[in-house]
Amino acid sequence: MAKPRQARLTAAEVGLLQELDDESPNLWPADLNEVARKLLTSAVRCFASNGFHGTTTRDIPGMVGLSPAALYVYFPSKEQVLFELVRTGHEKALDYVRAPEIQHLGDAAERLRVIVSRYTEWHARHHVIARVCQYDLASLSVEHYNDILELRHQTNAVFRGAVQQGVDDGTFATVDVNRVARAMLSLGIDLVRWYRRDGSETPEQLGRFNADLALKMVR
Amino acid sequence: MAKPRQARLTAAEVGLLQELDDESPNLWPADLNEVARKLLTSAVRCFASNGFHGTTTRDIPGMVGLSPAALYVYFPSKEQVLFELVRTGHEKALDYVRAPEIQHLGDAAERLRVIVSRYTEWHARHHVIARVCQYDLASLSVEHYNDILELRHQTNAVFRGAVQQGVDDGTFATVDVNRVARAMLSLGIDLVRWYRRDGSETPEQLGRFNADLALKMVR
DNA sequence: GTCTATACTGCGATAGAC
DNA sequence: GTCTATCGCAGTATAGAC
Repeated sequence: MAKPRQARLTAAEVGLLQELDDESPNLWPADLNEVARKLLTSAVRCFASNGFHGTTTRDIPGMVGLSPAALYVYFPSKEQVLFELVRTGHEKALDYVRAPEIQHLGDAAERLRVIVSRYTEWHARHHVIARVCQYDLASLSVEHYNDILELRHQTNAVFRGAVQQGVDDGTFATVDVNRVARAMLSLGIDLVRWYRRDGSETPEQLGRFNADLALKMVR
Repeated sequence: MAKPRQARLTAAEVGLLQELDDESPNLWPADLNEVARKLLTSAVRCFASNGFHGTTTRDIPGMVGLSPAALYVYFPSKEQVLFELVRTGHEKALDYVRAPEIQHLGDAAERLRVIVSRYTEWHARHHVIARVCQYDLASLSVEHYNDILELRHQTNAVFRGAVQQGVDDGTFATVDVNRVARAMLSLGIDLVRWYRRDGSETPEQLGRFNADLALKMVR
């Protein structure tokens, strides 16, 4: 006999329910109804704690005091909820590392520093939704998964471009651009596995630390 | 209407079914029955492709031509199958980074290099089981999860010890030992997210690359 | 737009024949 | 030790009242 609903609050993820930052509700598209945005925020908590398959369509509306049927007023399926979440997360992170003020930075080292620190900060500050973005991709439909892949390619291109610029203008050593960019992305992404808000590190501190490491990688 | 059983072969993970290396069947404890070991190998594929909650107790025996009931001859529950997998993966990886021949390396840089490259190689070579070890921890029972945490702490200690040694004897700069060790672990762990055997990189090449990065981090 | 009730399906696990 | 059959329940999604 298995434990009943053991996954509802696992040892690994119990803390994540308290982890959602206050900004997260403001991430969602402005054209969405307020209740729809509350449901998305609830879904982030559920998916981050128990995964897509470990979350039921009762859990998501239940956490905001609504009945199971309420979910289907705003979303056609559980998968569509996941897609909305994952798409928003990827778009916001991408926007944050290719903001206009970064494009104009001529100094390669400074540009790389800003990109790496911003990417790291975003993943720390929004680590609950970022966790869903990294861990639950496999539950998307084929079409939705391909949409997300495209956003990820664009993010990768930002990193590769920043490294390439420094190699080209002689600021950096002649490193393996793809592999080095991949390592920098790994430092940001893997943070969603272990980061907690009650730890001793702020997103800004982590951003500076990872940016320092990134610059050491290209020297 | 949702797609029926969409998760059985997702866009993201479809390739993982072909990815299991030939060595993996030899990872399992020798005291296990041959059929039990086949079931574990099947479970690795299933969990890596669809996650623990996305895998049914019919999938696991089904992939080796057995009936649903056969699973319960060898394991008391699906969760116990996961635990057996995850425990074995963590133990083997830990053994590989604290092999006796590494303990005797007096040169801090050489010792760090071997630890980082071995950790990276292990995760590349066994990236399918390593993926389950990293992504499905939250589906373990509380007791089993704590057992795994202990193994992870020991692995972390190996990395921290190697960095600390070099800081103490002056080989390395006076870096933040915990954070730097964590970054090195991230480079190995995040590899399970993207590594595929048909890529252009061998586990050994990746091991050397990550070891080079690790040494740059402590200069 | 929200609810209660429920249709329908799939799941984890077990019984009992061979 | 393997099978077929099935129990009991949980899961996604919908119907229809209010």
